[in-house]
Amino acid sequence: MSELNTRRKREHEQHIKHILDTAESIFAERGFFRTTMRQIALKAEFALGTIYSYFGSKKQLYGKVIETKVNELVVFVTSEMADAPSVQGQIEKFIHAKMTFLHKNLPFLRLYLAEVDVPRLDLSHILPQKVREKYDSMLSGLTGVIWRGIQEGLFKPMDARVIVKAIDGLTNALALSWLGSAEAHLSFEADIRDVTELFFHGAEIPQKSRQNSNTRKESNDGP
Amino acid sequence: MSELNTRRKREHEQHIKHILDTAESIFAERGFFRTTMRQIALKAEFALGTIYSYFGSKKQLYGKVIETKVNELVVFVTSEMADAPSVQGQIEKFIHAKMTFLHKNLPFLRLYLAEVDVPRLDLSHILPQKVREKYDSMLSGLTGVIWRGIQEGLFKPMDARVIVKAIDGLTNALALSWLGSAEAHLSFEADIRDVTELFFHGAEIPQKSRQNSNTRKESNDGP
Amino acid sequence: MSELNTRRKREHEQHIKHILDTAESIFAERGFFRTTMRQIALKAEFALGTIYSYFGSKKQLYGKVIETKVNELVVFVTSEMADAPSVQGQIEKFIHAKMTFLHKNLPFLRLYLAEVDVPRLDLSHILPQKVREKYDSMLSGLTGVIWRGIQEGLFKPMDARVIVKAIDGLTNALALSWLGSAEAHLSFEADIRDVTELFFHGAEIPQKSRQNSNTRKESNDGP
Amino acid sequence: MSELNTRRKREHEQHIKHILDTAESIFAERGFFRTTMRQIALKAEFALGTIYSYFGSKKQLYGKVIETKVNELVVFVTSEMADAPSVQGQIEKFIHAKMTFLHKNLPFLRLYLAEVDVPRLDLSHILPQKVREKYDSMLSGLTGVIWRGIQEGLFKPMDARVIVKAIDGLTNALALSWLGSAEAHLSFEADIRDVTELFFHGAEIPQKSRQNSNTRKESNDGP
DNA sequence: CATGAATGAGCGTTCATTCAT
DNA sequence: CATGAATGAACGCTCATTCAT
Repeated sequence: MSELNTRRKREHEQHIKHILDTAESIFAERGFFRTTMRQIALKAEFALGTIYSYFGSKKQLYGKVIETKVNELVVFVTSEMADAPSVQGQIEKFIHAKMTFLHKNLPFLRLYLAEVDVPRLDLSHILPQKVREKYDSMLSGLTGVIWRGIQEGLFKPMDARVIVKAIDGLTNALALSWLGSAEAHLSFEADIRDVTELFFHGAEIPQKSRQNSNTRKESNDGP
Repeated sequence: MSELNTRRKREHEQHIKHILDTAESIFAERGFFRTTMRQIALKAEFALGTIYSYFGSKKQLYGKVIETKVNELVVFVTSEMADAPSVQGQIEKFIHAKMTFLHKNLPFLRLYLAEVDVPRLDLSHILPQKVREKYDSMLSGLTGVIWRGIQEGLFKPMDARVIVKAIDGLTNALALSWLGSAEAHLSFEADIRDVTELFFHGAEIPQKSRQNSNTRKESNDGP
Repeated sequence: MSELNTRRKREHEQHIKHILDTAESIFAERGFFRTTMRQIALKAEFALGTIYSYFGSKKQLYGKVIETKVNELVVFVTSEMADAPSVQGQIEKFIHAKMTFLHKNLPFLRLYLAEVDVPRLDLSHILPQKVREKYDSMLSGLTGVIWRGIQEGLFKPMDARVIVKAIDGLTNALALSWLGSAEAHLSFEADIRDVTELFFHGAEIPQKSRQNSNTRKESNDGP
Repeated sequence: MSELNTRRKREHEQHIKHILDTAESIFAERGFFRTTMRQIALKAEFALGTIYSYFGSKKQLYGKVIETKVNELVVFVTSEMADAPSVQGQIEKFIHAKMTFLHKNLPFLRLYLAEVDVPRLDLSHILPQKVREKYDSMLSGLTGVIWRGIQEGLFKPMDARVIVKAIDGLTNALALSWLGSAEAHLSFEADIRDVTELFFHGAEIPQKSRQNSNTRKESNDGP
């Protein structure tokens, strides 16, 4: 009896996982609207009704796909950051963990960019509230770190929110490039280094006899 | 006769412009799939068939909406860059022009982020090839500028493509934040300055007796 | 122009009438649930979408079918009653008009019995509120007539509501029998006479030297 | 062993009874089509498959629900009628027994009205042939009584079938009113009396110096 | 027998597109 | 050209029924 129930339960969970993975790949490939439940059922090798018995509706299935992966992402990034001692170290970890996770989950990356990176578009696919909260709590943690860095005189006294957006924007932009070509994403270790360097020190090579003069209108190069 | 034809032509163009604007606002608000041709026809106060006689299909209309605005964007950004003499100046101009344009076209911003920023997702809406080309040619111009900057020893010897993505990512991320709240986008001048500063010099305050040591694991504070 | 619109309008109304008639016959034959919109579209020789463009949904179409006919019924019965001078005459007219209408609308009779006669069952098919009101207003008129009859000493001092139900019940029961066999409903004129006779004077032949002794336990006042 | 089998059998019958009662209440509340087998299984606290192993299909379960109750009704009404000596007494008993049974089985009343009162509609739910036969045999018995009454000069020489329909129609119409409001069915004893009175003697108060002139066009036989 | 996960035919509904006027 | 009624393919979803355990 107990054994039976155990097996049943295990199978149940395997089926859920299997359907989620299948759905993820199709949603990623075709988007929410062009994906049909029949396509998912077919590829998952379940009957249409079975998908519904597991997830209730297309929207809920979609939500569950995102939720599951976002949870993994948040857990992974948060735990990685926890190890680092210094403010800089934590940010490095954030960048590294987030980009690594996205790189290891390329199908998810598409959904991530459509749903998490550009969330307020809400063009249609309403993320469950708790998914947003989960993700935002991760970003809040990062904001706290940045803010501490500013207090300690490590970072420029900008709005911490802006800085967080900058980190997010940089990492997303590079991750996006991995989707483009077959080989692009092979350079991902280098990309992570570049993003880190750019975030901390910018693109410009510091000139001994110059200030950051050219970021201001009145900046003129000397004779 | 000629006068008549001229008037006809002018009316024709006005109609096209009017439908494009209407379509843009609805597409921006509801996304491609949740927008129906009937909604557009209704709001534009044209018959359904008329929309088709002008644009052929929903996809083509959508493409035309994007194409029109992307052309404006590219023209605007390119012409602004043309004025600047130095490499840094051109990049400043790029950032300023792109963000200004997006800020002045908030409804378009949604479509831009969904279609241009995350283009390879192609979740559904296949941008006309030439739109991509147009936009990419603009980025190529920027890449050229960056490359020159590297040659001149102004920029760090990174892959120019990566740097371009960084600029794009930073600007898009900040523009995105304008969609969030009603007042957020009032800070857009400050946001442009911050993005520029971050891109050129990073978030970290340079320490006199230190190099950019702390971005690397082996970095230890000097004596 | 005006001619075109006139023709269009006429066609539009003809189509509506045609679809309503078709739907009525199928709903009557198969019931609400076993009727599919495809069946209606097929028999009406319209595309599925056309039915929807006219009636919005299956429920609304069903409601419209009932509403249309109930309106006809109410108008017919009410106008017939108006002509009669006496209380008895009005009731005769009611019975005659209602049964005649149902007899002339045999397909509708099925829907009538399922939806109007047994309305509170509401097993599923919610009649539009106004249909009920219309029908109830007709019955209210009848109740008023009955009440007047009681005041004038013509009718026994029963609850007028009960008497109305009795009239309704008698007429419906006989009408129902018309659906059974092919010839049954040929006797409808005789049925109407019988119902009228039964309602006014009952089934029993008055016995000169007896009262209705056996219908009341306490009735024993012999000579 | 025998004891075991006895217990088994008893349990089996209890289960059947329990499922039938549960199904009756849900069918009555929601109708045949809007009731799902899962709802019944859930409320009966049996597995879905168990319901099927007992009843084969939804239609058969539905049929069994009706059949069971109709049998009870027929047995009850028939046995009550048997006691009465006179023709009038038997009819009084029929009316009283039928209405009492329906009043004591309000949930069933809904199904009765939908399936037995309006049976030929067959809108969907095909009653098992034998249920109809059972019910019709009861009505045949009543028809026989009426016929005898006519022979004996007690009843007007109408078609006995019509008179039976009248009794049925009157009783059903009043029973129906009990479903309407919460208190309506408290008057059921009075309703039974009224129905009986109406059936035997009609609604009109006999006028000494008048005949039922207005119910027959030709009736003019003065004194 | 009891179970309930799995099945898939079939439904109501939408909406891009066409074409007669 | 402009119109909008008509079209029908395709979708999301339900639920009676089956069958391996």
